[in-house]
Amino acid sequence: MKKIDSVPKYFDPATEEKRLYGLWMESGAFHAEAPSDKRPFTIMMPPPNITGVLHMGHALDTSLPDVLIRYHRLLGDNALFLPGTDHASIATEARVTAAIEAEGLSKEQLGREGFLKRTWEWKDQYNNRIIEQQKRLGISCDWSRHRFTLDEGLSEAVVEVFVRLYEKGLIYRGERMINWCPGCLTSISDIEVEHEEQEGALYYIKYPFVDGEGGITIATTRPETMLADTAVAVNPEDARFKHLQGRKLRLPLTDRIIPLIADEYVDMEFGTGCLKITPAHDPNDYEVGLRHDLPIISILTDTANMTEDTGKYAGMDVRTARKTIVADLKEQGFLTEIEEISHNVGTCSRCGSLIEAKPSLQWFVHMEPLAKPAIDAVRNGETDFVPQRFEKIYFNWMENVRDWCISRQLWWGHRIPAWYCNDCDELIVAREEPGKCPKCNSTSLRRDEDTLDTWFSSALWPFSTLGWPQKTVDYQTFYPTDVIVPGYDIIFFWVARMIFSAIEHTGQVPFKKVLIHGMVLDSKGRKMTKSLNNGIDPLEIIDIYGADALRFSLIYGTAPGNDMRFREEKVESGRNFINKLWNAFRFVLMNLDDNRDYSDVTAEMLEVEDRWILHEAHYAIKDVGTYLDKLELGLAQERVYQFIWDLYCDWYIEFVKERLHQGGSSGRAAQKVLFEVLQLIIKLLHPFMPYVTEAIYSHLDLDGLLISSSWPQYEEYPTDNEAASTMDCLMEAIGAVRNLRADYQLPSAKKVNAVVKAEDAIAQRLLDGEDMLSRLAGIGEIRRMSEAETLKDGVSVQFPGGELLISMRELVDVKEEIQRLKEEEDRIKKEIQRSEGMLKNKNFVDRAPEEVVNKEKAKLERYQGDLKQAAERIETLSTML
RNA sequence: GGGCGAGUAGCUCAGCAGGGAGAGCACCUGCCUUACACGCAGGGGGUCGUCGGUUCGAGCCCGGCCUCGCCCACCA
Repeated sequence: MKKIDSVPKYFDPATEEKRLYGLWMESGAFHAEAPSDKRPFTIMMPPPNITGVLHMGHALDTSLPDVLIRYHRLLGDNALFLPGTDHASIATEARVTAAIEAEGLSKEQLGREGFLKRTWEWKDQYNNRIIEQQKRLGISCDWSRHRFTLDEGLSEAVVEVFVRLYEKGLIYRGERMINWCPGCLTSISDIEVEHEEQEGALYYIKYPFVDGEGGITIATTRPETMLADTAVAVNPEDARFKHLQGRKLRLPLTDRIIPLIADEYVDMEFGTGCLKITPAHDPNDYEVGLRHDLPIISILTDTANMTEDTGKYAGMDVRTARKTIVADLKEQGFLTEIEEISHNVGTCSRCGSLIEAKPSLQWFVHMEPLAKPAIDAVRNGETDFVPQRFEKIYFNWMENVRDWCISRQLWWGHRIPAWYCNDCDELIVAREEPGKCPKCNSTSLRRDEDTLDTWFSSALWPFSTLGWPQKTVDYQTFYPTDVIVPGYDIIFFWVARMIFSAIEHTGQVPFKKVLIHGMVLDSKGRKMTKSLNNGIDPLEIIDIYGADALRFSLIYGTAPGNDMRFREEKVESGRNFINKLWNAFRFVLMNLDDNRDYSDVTAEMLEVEDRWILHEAHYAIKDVGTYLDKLELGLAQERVYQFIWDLYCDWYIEFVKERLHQGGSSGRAAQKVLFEVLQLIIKLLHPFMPYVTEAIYSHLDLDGLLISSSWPQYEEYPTDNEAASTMDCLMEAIGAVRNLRADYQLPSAKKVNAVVKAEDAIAQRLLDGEDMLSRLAGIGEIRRMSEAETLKDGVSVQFPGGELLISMRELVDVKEEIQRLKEEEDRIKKEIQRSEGMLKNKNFVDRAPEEVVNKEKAKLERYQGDLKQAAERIETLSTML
C-alpha cells in the first residue's frame, strides 16, 4: 500500500491534536533540564485566575509565548515555559462567598477554617479545569513545574519577602486613608479603583453662623457626608472670607458647632470658595483635618450605610440618605442651589461598588525606595518593553506611585505574618509563629487577621516559581527569565511590581524583555465582557477549527501592543492555510519514493527552479529568524505564510509537476528538493502551527518528533542569484501571458505560439523554460525572433528585459488591441515624464544616493524602450486592419 | 487637566535606515487544470484623516487641527 493511502484528505484537528499532544507529553519535549549546559530560554506564563474559564486574553497570553518557546527549543535552547495559576484572593473569595450564600449559608457561619477548606476544593476543581483547557491550546509548558500562588513554596517566598521588607522598614502598618469597597468588604489598592465619569449634582448648602446673622455657603457633590463635617475651610488668601476666619458655624440638621478654618488646599475659583471638611470620608479633607487637628467623625458603616448615631438617617444607604438629607435641607431652607455637573467617581474594579475613602489601620509597602531602581533598570535597558512606547506608561506610573496598601480583609490569600501580644500590644513580624512575646514573654499572642493583596504574590512570580528564596538548581538555571508576555492592562498590577520586587530581592531584573500584547475585542471593536455577553470561548473555536487556526488568527497580521478584533473569518483563513499546507504535503508524499533515499541526487542534477526555491528558502529562514528575534510574531508568521503558499505551493510545485511526471534523474532531483523544502517549511511554521506541522512530520517517517528537531540554518540553503533572476524573468513572463489570456478570455486549453524578443541571455532563459511556459502560461511553441523578422499577427506582452509576441491573430480583435496599446502608450508617457522630471532635478541627482539615481535612470530607459515597442506594435497592427 | 493609540482598498488589519503602497476577507471575470473549490488564474478598487513644514523625495520625520478609543490625575 502506498503511504499516501493512509493519509486523510483533510487534516482533522479534533483527533490529531489529542494524539499529538499525548506524544509530546510522553516524549518529555516540554520538560526543561536543570542543570543544563544548554543556553536557557525562560518564559513565565501569566497565571490565570482560578475564578473561571479561559478567555481569548488567556489564549494570547499563552500562544504568543509558546511561539517563542517552540522557536527557541528548535534553536537548541533549554526552553522553559512555566505554567501556573493565581489564587486571585478577592475574586475567588467573592465567587466562593456567592456560592455559599446561594446555599443559604454565610462566610461567618462556616468560619475561617471551613471557608478555606471550601475554597481549596474550589481551587482544585478550577485549577484542574484550567490546566486541561490550556493543554487544548497546544502550548508546550513544562507541566511538571506548574505552580499555584498559594503553594507551599510560593508562600514561603511571600513570607520571606514580607519579613525582609518589614525589617528594612519598607513595609509598615499605619492608619492611612484607603479605598474601601463596601461590596467586597475590604480595602483595595489605588489601581483597583476605576474612575468613571458620572452625571451628578453640586449642592450649595448654607451653614449659618452660630452668632449673628448670615453664614457660609459651601458646594458639595456628597451632601450626605455633611453629617461628618468637622469644619469648613476657605483659602487663607481669599479676601472675601478673611474677616470671617475663626467664626463658628452650626452644622445644619445637627447641633454640632464647627469652625471656619483657612487652608491652602481650597481652590478659590471652585464653587463658592468654601469647602466643607469631612476628614472621615475624603482623602483631601483627611489631610486638611490632620493639619488642623480636626476630629474625625465617621457616619458610614463598612457596607456604606448610615451609622446608628445618624439619627433618622441610620441604616439608610448612601443614595437614600442623600435624597433624604437634601429634602430636609431644602425644607429647612439651607439648600440654596443645585447645579448639575459631571464628575468622576471611583468604583471597585471587581464588583463595581462605589468606593468609599476612609482612614483605616492597614499594611503598606513604602514605594519610593523600591521604585527608583526599577525605573533605572528600564531606563538603562536591562529590561526592554516591546513596543517601546509602553515604557513611558511604566515610567509615568512608577515615578508617581504612592504607597501600596497590601492588607486585605479577606480570608483567601497569604495571611500576613504578624502577631500581636495580647498583654503588651507588641507587634511581631516573623517567618514562623513566635512562641512568646519577645518584649513581655507573654504567650498570649494573636495573629493578624488580614491577608495580602493577591498581586503581592504575583509580583514574585518570576523567581518564587523557581524555588526562591532557596538557591535551587532551577533558580540558578533559569533566572533571570528572558521574556514575559502580558497584556497592557496589567503593566501596573503585575509588570511594574515584578520588576521592583525582583530587583529588591534577587538583585536582578526578572526578565530582559516585556512583549506587550493588546486586547482581543469582539468583531465590532468592543471589549469582551460578561455584561455584553460578547465573549468568545477559545475552546469552542478550537472545537470547530482547531488550535492551529485559532493561533493563526491571533498572530497573523497583528502588531505588538495593538488591540485586535476577533473575527471568525480570520480563523477560517487560518484553517484554509492549514488545508493548503496539508494538501501540498499530500502532493509531495504522493510523489516520493517510499524509501525516501535521494542520496544519489547531486547538486549538478538540480534544475534552475530547484536552485531558485532553495535560494528563496535561504532568505525565508533568515527573515523569519530576524522577526522572531525582534519579537515581531505577526511579521514572522506572514513571512512563513507567504513562503509556503505563494512560493512553494503556487510556483514551485507547479514548476516541477512535469518533471515528476517524466521521472528520470531530473524527476528525482525534483522529488528531493520538494521533500527537503517541505521539511523546511514545517519547521518554520511549527512555532505558529504546532499540530499540523507535527502531524505532517509524523507521516514522513522521520526520526523523533518535529517539536524536538532543530531550526533550519539558512547557510545550508545556497543562494543563487542567477537562478533567482532567471526565475524572476520566467515568472514575469508567465504572469504577463496569463494576463493577456485573461484579458482576451482564452480558454485554458487553447495553446498559443510565442516569439521571444529580448537580448540573448534573457531569450535563452525563456526558451529553456519552455516546459514551464507551456504548462503555466499555455504557450504551445516558442522560438526566438530572427533578425529580419517582424511578426505581423502577434500581440506583445512585456516583461522586464524583453517582450513576447503572442501569435493569436485569430483570437484578437485588432482594433481593441490598438486601443489597448494606445492607452498603454499614454501610461508610459506619464511615467517617462515623471522619471525625467526627477532626473532633471539637480537636487535629486546630486543628493540622492547613486544607487537610487541609477535605478531611476534604468527605469527611464526601460520606459523609453517600452514606448518605442508600443509604437511599433501599433504600427504593425494598423497594417492588419 | 495630562499621556497614549488608532484614522491606509468595501471590511479587518499589516507596513517602514524616509526612495513611488501590501495581506486576508468581500467583490468582478474565467476555471472542478487528478495536492487542495478550505482551491487555481486574472481583475477592479487607495489624493495612506486634514492643513502646513523639513527633505531631491514623506503613509513613514516635525508642528497645528479634526474624528474615534484607551490610560492616568485627590479640585469639592
